[in-house]
Amino acid sequence: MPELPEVETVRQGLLPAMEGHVIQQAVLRRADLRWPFPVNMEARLSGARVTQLRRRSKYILADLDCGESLIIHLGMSGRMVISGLNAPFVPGAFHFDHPAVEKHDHVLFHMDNGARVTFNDPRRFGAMDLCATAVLDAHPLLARLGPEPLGNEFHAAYLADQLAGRKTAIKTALLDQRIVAGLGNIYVCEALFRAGIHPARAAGRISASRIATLTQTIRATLREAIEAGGSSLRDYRQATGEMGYFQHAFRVYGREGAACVTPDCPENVRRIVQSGRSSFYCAACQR
DNA sequence: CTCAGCTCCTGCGGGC
DNA sequence: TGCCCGCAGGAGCTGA
Repeated sequence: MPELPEVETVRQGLLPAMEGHVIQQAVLRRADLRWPFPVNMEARLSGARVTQLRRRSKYILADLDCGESLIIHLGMSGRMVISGLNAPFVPGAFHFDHPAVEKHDHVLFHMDNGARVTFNDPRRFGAMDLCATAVLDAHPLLARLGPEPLGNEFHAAYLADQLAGRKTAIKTALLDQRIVAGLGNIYVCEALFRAGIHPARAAGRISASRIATLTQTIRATLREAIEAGGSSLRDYRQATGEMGYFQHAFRVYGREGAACVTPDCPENVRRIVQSGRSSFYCAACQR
């Protein structure tokens, strides 16, 4: 489900419920997601205060005052939903004022401000882990991530260096989290359309000036999507329950057969499959 | 090292 | 109505 803009939107939505607040009780309703939960996860989380809620790539990182950080990945279908924020907190009465626990609600965080944060993930491609904050950067899930696309380390010269000599399609290269972290299928398609680059073009055969344009379209697309609260496909919601609305701004993603949005362009949006994922593009506007 | 293909899992929508 | 198929916002693993 979520790419960088959706994860960032979820993080921002979770701030009032979690940052600075104590996890009164964490409840696991099954033993695993993609992998088994870390040992004693309920006990290690319960009573810990969230000092900071951060994001790295598509991961939400909750730094705890016990010296550990909770790593959360939403996979394809993961959601974090808040209920009961600012409701009176009654120890032992966590169910009060909250909706019934539903199928696929795998983890519950009962906060000291009365909020319940519910992690729901039908497909269970999501993951959670605990790691000492001091060595978080070395965690296997985080250690090999490339730079943040909205950060200073991501720029034209960096991207050109990473793509140089690569025969793989630019679409596939941009989905490689080691090159740039946080992009997914939607925003790669959208950024390539804006840059006028065909998704199947060999990554190593793009001119420096077009790579410079690409870095800018990646950043602009992500910024606009965050501003719009992410994209709501199917039943994706923000942590607050609101819908994102960037899906209305898609120029190619999910628009197979529809007219290209470029004025006077006679082409329709096409779909091809690259390494198992759909790519949407305009054959006239993207070369 | 690179790269394509497979895999995990559930749900939904379309065609018959 | 039911069944089967393809598809879905991710990404680790395998084997060529």
